Amino acid sequence: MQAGTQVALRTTEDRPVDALPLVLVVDDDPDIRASLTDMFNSVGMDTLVFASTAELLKHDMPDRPSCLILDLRLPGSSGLDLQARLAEDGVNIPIIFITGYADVPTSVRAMKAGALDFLPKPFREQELLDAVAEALRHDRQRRLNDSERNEVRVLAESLTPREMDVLRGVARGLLNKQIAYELGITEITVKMHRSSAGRKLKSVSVADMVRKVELLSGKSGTAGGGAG
Amino acid sequence: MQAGTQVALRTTEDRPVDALPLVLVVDDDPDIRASLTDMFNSVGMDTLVFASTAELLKHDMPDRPSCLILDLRLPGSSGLDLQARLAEDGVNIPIIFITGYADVPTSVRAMKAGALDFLPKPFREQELLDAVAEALRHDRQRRLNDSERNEVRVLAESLTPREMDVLRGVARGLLNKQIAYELGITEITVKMHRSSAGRKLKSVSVADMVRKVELLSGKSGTAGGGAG
DNA sequence: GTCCGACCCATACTTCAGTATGGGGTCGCC
DNA sequence: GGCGACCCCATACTGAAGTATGGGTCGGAC
Repeated sequence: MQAGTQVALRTTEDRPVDALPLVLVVDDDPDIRASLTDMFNSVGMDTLVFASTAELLKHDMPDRPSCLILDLRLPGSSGLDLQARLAEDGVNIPIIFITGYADVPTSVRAMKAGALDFLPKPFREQELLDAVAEALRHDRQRRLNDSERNEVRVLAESLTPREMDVLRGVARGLLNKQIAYELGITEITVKMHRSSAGRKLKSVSVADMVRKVELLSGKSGTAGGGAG
Repeated sequence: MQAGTQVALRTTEDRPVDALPLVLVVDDDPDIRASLTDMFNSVGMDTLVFASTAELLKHDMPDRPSCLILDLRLPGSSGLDLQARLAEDGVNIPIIFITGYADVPTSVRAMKAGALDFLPKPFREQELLDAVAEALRHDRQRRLNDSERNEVRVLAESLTPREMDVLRGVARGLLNKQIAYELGITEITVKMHRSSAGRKLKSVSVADMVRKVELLSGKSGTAGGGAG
């Protein structure tokens, strides 16, 4: 809780309390922007509207639970383009498409590219609200996972290369002796690196180290043979 | 490799070699069934066709890389019904919908329910072949993950309840001493269960145990705090 | 009743992990 | 040239893990 000096409702620049959800809207129709803003505000959600994809891209992605409502047809680059662009940039915000010109191949393409929902206009308010609720649920979960991984990543940045070498050995279930042999150093030195790495990662137990190393290295998680 | 006495090409009952992919087709149109069969056979894939969902459900799910091509409109229960039914039963075979009566909400619904693709008829052969190739790629990966988890599950079946208790403690990074306290037994007994469990799971290292226990218990994987 | 498996405990010993203390070297930077 | 980082090694010790050997209770299967 770092509640600062300002009330954080409907502000966009500083970093508000985490729980307040934000809905981003990109639509070229001013009426829709206005009505969606009203609708989401009326249910206690923060909103941020844009008339084009370029406008949204100028903005920083919000650091709180959020989702993106995206019109398919837009001046300049389309909604699908934006979806692709965001994916490239590693932005994982959940996307709900809305469009008046819907056809099956396009909707399928959007869904395959990871969209969470695809609503042809006109739709009932409740449909969109449901979709948004679902999207926010997703985003909250995603942010949880991300923050966990990021915490570890931050801790891991202070590791020296050698400490990382040793950690990988530990995660593979090797004995200090074996790690020492592989690295061409003595067991003592391995212990040194290992305990130092453990301190930096704030892990006391081997179980912890294993999990953290796995989070770092892409979490594939081969539970392969007995390492004996 | 339990290659039986029969050649396993286009047979359906016994369990053929793993690499040969199988395409299941459910469509009420005999012409389509025939042409799809020809098409897939011509590219070296095994095919199995059904005229209705009920027919397919009478069949055992194949134990090899496969995917399901599903007509949306079908006599009796629809393709979406079958999709839901399979999901309920825990059958994860990738599904590609094909249909002549496509509309956006239906396609979106199918995709949200996990379909891999959705092709309105008529489609080009190559489109379907591409989709199938992608689906088989998915299925191979899925089968790999599943088999890994299943191996562990099989090993874990021979564990006694107490051994499982101890293992959970180990995976949480607790000391034998702490596990003993939690279970109300002595450290010696914990060591006994632990080594016995390790033998049954064929894991020599703690790292291995952690991973295997995680595979067993739904793989959420909270790398939480230093465990005291 | 007997056997077996799951559970429990103990003593004794080996190996491994973890820490402390003290020493060495190279490199790059101010 | 000193300072700090990263790297390397040694001896000595504590505590945890792992193994072996021996023993015990209980309940269900044969």
